[in-house]
Amino acid sequence: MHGFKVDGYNEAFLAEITVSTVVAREVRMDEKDLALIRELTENGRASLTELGRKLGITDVAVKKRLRKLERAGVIKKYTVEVDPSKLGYKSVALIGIDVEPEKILDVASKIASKDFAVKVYLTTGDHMIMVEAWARDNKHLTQIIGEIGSTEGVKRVCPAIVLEKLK
Amino acid sequence: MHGFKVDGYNEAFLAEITVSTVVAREVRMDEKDLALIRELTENGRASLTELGRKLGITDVAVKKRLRKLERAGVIKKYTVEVDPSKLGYKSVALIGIDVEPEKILDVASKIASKDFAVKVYLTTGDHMIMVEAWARDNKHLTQIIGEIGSTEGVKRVCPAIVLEKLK
DNA sequence: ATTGAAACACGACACAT
DNA sequence: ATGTGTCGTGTTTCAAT
Repeated sequence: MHGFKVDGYNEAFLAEITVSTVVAREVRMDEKDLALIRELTENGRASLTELGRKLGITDVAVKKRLRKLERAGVIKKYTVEVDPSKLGYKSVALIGIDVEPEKILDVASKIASKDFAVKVYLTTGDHMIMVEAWARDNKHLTQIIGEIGSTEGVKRVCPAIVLEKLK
Repeated sequence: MHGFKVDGYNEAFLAEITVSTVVAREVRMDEKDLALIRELTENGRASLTELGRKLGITDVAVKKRLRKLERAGVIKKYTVEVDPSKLGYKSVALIGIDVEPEKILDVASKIASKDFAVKVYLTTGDHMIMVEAWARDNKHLTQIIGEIGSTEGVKRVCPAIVLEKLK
């Protein structure tokens, strides 16, 4: 026995969700593919030659594997991780949004089209939409919250300001 | 007047948060730096030459700018964005965690060290810790939730299963 | 801007499933 | 047959002068 509560779910519900999950075409992945992704996660600009050295295969073989992973959709894109505060976004927030159920997609896509929205998730749980928003400062964040709140179909806006990112 | 509620904050509180924010050393950034970051966000493996073409500067100039941005900490790392479901993680969740206030850092760093934790945020708001967790399936997710819940100092675990990622 | 070295692209071929 | 590998050759890109 432990002294914590779990909010909202039981195993039967979780099992049910599985059924509605779209089954993706399986991709054959071996150890080297996983190692490749691990390396690229740490240094997405590593050269094919360098990657090959680490895996014990040639640069050409690496290139072929990458193409395979890209075409299979395992690798969605190569990108760069930046520090929002150094870019002038001093106020980052995770914002939960409660909406009228029939308007979820409307609201979500409208919000996803905004500049402040860095990531948008549709979820089960308390809030149906979760947004990571980058604001210049808290005044700007307040304005963003107002903008979200005044969107047709939105019932409640629950902002959580990010104090620190550990991982 | 709008028919939505905002959870937990008012402007005075937001203003107060600003004070405790660590002031980062400012970095001088011009339009080209921002464009560079925009390009790299879309294709983190673009060659210096290609980046230079788009900005109307030479590859060497691009390299210098990148080095500056890396050393200033604006660019934290180059990485790759993958599709968790194609990697065998069929169940992704955003998990809010309520903890006893004095144990936030303990709990957060313990959770950040786990394999399932892809991202960990410390936040204000309902939950003091927010985790993005990748689980193989819902059974695995249930196990992860249990693992979090039985961590010393955790009072409540609020999982939200990600149904879709829009952005 | 030049230049030598490194990295990359592409074709041809080999081997395994 | 399709996927994965190496090798050779020519081209591009990189970094340091």
